[in-house]
Amino acid sequence: MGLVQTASNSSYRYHDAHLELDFIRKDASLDSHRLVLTRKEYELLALLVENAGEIIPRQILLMRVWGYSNEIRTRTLDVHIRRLRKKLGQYSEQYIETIFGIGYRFQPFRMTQRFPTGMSASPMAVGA
Amino acid sequence: MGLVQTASNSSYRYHDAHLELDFIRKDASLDSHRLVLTRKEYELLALLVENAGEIIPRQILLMRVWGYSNEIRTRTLDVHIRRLRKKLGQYSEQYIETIFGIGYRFQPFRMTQRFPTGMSASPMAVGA
DNA sequence: CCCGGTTTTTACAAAATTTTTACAACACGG
DNA sequence: CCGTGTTGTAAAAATTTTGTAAAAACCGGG
Repeated sequence: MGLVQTASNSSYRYHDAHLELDFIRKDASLDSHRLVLTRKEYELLALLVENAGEIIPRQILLMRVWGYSNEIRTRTLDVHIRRLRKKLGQYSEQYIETIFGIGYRFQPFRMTQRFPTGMSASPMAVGA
Repeated sequence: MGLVQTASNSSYRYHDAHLELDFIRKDASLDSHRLVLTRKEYELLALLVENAGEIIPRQILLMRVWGYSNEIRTRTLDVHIRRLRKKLGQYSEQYIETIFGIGYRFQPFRMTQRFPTGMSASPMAVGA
């Protein structure tokens, strides 16, 4: 339940209606079409997916994927998020949420759109 | 199923539409034309073929074929891959994939080209 | 020894990936 | 609204990894 598990209780793969990850083979597919991800892209996605539903602070992401200790100012995380989103195509908005001022959160796919009009609510939700 | 089996469950030979290996006789042929491979070339190809479909990290290849422990920097693996590819001729691209930042993967021949245009995506896909 | 074939190293070129930069757009408290 | 800080984005720069040719080193038989 803690934030960013230390790799134990996790199953070796994730899947929902569209996305599938195999944490052993270290690959992913979207609508059963293989996603070509670079190493960093995969690691970032995997970390988010392993903690689906939980907000992961930038600090933690930078620490776990890049080994950066705090106090490093970089935009590389944002750039990687962007590239991931691009590869997630039409689902990117649903999958990767930005939590302003904190970090990012992966959200499993949900069939039920809250508002069918497409004009979804702002992708944030949070508090420090 | 594990990566780089310890030589047990494997059958004594491999073959697909074009390539054939006999792990006992230790020879190979391409379109029923004998491939003349040096020892290292054969061992490298055999290791890849025995684990067809699986990514084999450079480290493992260097360990198993050369007996190199980690932390050895050498380009000899690349050179051998190149020579193997040359000998695999027109099929080399299909057979031996480069997994950027990780290693190589042998892929059994497939009749069905995913994209007839040839302009395939970059040959990578991966993780740590 | 010397030779022919094999293997490894060297030295760059090319390709792929990652990071930085620079600025636009957005969020939010006051 | 305004100001400040955060995130989005494209494009350039830097870094890392792989491809390749050619030279050097190695090795076993004659």
